[in-house]
Amino acid sequence: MKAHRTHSWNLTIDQAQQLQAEWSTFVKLRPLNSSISTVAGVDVAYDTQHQLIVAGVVLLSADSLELIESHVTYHQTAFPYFPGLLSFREIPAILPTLEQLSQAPDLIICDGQGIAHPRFFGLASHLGVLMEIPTIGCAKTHYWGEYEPPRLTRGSTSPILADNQTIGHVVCTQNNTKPVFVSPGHLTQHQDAIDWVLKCSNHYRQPQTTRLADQLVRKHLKQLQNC
DNA sequence: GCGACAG
DNA sequence: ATCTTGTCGC
Repeated sequence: MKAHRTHSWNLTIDQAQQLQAEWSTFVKLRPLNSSISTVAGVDVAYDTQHQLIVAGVVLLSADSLELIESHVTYHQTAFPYFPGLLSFREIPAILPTLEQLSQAPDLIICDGQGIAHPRFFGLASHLGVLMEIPTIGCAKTHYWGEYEPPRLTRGSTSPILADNQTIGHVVCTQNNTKPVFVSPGHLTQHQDAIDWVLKCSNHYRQPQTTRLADQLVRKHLKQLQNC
């Protein structure tokens, strides 16, 4: 599988923000297809010593959430961390792992925001538009918009608002556990995002997709630091 | 000037 | 993100 759209990654802060404003017009929020058989998770880990980013992707069966295949790639760290521009730092490393998958995922859950972003173009939206694959953003902490905390009961949600619009939801995935921040990325809608994050977070706070992707890249990061 | 700021 | 040990609690 290959990317559907492309653009330069050699951009200044201003150019990157400009691109987000332009590309956010490509984002389509709409009901997810009913036939979802695979869900993918992507994540990265940083090796500051060698200026490397370890990127990983895991493909899971949507019904059993069992691992089907996974891939890891290394990439030179090129873009600095800058609030609002996380995707320009991580996606160049993530794309090569996705291209190694033998089949395109029906849905990708990302570790970061979807449209809950100052220019409605968080990492999940950016990746979705590039691949033209449905994506959901599920971040561990708040980034953009205002919200009231949801009840600490699994399944409870509270809308995240910005500019008089709902841009995402705070979702409690486990009783008495800090909630996660969920927003559609591309080709999905709010309820899909909430439903799939809850479905995948069957045992822990975070979706099984991001947990497995996180374990994968951390394992390779350690292996890298022992050499 | 002060606080906030995904990973 | 990453640096880091034990420890309180379900």
